[in-house]
Amino acid sequence: MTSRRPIYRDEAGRAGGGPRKRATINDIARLAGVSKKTISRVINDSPFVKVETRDKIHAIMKELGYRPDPQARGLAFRRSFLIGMIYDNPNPQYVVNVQQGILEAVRDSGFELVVHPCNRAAPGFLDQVRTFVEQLKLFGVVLTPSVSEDNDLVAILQELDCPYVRVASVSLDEAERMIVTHDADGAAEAARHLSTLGHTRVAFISGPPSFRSSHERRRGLADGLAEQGITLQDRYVIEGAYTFDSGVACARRLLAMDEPPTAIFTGNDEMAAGVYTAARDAGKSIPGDVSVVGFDDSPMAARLWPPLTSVKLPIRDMGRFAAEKLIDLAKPESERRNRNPLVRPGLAVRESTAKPR
Amino acid sequence: MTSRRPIYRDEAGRAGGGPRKRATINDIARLAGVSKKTISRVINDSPFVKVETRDKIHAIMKELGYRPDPQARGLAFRRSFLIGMIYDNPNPQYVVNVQQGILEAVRDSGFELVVHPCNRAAPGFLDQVRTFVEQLKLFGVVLTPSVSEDNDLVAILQELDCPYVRVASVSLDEAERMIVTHDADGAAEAARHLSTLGHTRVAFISGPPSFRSSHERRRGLADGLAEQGITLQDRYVIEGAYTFDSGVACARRLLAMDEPPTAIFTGNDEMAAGVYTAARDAGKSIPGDVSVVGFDDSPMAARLWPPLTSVKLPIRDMGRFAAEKLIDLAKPESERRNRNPLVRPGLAVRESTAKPR
DNA sequence: TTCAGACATGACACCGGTTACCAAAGCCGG
DNA sequence: CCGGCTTTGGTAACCGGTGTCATGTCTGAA
Repeated sequence: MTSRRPIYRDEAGRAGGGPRKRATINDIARLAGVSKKTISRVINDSPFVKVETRDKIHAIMKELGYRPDPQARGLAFRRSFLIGMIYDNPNPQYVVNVQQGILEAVRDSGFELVVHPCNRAAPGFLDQVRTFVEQLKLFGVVLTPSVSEDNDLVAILQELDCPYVRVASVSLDEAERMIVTHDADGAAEAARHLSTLGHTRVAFISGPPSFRSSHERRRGLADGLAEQGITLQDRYVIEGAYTFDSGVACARRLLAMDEPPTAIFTGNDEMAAGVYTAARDAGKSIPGDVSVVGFDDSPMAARLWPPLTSVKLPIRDMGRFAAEKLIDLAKPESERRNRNPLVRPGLAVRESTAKPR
Repeated sequence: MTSRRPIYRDEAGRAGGGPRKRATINDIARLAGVSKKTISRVINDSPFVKVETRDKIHAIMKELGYRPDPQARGLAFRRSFLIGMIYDNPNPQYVVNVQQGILEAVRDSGFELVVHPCNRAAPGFLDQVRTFVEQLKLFGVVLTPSVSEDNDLVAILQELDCPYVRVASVSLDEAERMIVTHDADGAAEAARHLSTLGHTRVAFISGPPSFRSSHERRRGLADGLAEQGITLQDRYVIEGAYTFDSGVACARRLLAMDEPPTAIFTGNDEMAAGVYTAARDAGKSIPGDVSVVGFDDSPMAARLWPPLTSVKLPIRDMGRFAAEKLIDLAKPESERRNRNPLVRPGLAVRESTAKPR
């Protein structure tokens, strides 16, 4: 529980003992014949430094391979140069992709990424996150579903004065602080694809209701079908849990109906894989007897047989956008780029969908 | 390229501005009526503090919710409390699992995890890693394949005096600094499984030779077969690239042979999925015409049809062991636990393997 | 010519811990 | 009762940067 660690040495003798010494701000100051403060100004791009002075200092810094110590800087700033990623998403593909996106944005910016998985259901969850953010004096955090949907968590971040960007399926905050994935649009596209093929009896296996995305994906599907005059019938909507097993169970129920759906749209690919298994067990062929559409376009989608049609979210881009926004939030209001990048879901059409027969 | 960032404020006005002030070591010292130094001793578990003093200080610290600032501590220690994970593994499942393992070990220890993916083939790769480690003054790093096999990188870590633990398929360093995954043992188990079923014409689709694991897995397969008097024939060994497409291509060649193998062992599950596709295209059934064994036991393995028999590595445990070793390395030699945990691969037997016909 | 104001730079304290070094207190045997 | 060793606590300097505020210089306008 505590952060103490027995690395004790005291009057014993040095442990660790750094490697060869690196240049410090004092060395640079001495060599340049100016004060530390001026070096500090150069480091921070202050406009109040004569061009010649700045150039000279830059030259010296370059020659010595000087880089300011983030720890010392952070101590004085009361802020570290670390960006946190807080997540509780069980999908590793998702997690890694967001991480990659963040790291892309962060590259060569002097920031680094600290990852913090957590369990929203665990007791003390909020305290843990608070400690994490507070101890590290994080520069900012990126939140992904479903923690990004937790308003208590957001309240803590605000209280701690820690900038954050939320990645979520729908806007939950000022646009400044959101990367919206527009899950509903993706689901609507799936709906259009299915209705174009001629499906009218379309089913939906949702994720757990605690995920906002479950509702968004359902809404998108319903809206997309409604555009074509088709109604998403309640009897065809079943609640899954974003797991393979729940996909199997839900699909079994759907396929056993008197008037089974001709197409099943699932909240994610895992559950779609479950549908495959249930269909096989029931002796139904895909897409002959039933078309299937997943969500995520995970690598697995293309490995299944038949390859799975799936809604694709540009997750990596979202991670990048989120980190870019975060870095932007640190700038004075006037200098912000404040662009709101367009995140559009797409549909990877493969062989799990066909005309109903 | 530089780590400067234009967060300039200087004579302008505070940016950021920390939230409500937290207690510092000075506050604790004042309240306890002792000097900073004594508090510092308590923080670092120095034996030279009277028990009552220590207890009293602990009580005060607890009441105020005091936690020493890692940044300040790190500045004085010339070491941060951050552990780095350096990797270039393309398999997200693997990456996330190792991360989870590390985080498990690190929980409540006061350390945090900074992730650093990289590209071993990129120019300046070594310099980037050096900068990363040096700037963050990392407490230590965990290396996973294939960067863990890079001796130049290890040399840099030694030069920087940065503790490291290597996760690899075979021992490459002092045991102190290795978590060995024994890939060969896993492959041997697959070999035993296949030979027990009666296969004698067994093929191997390897990963790229730049991965040590490619060789280990092949060696294990050959050894395991040899135990049963079976020879792994060179004509049945093909070099893939750990990708789905390479799996398809290699399997095509194998299946088109005059005397095709009755079983195919692949270096990972991705390539096994490729074998499924090639088999389907060639009109061959699994496991009827050809048995398939993968490596990794990724979630996909159980979703394929038929479910894939695959070698399973306890990746998460390995991550945990690695981090535990790392933290152990920081202790004075005498106090090290120095256990060498047993990492044993297993075989998840599913329906992609059967007797040859 | 003088002076306000913009620009450029420096002195110094401080961020929150650590170490080096010293001093005082407690305990022992002689 | 004293000297010397072991504990325990204090002081000052330092880690490598920052903020605050003062100061010096240069301009252009009055």
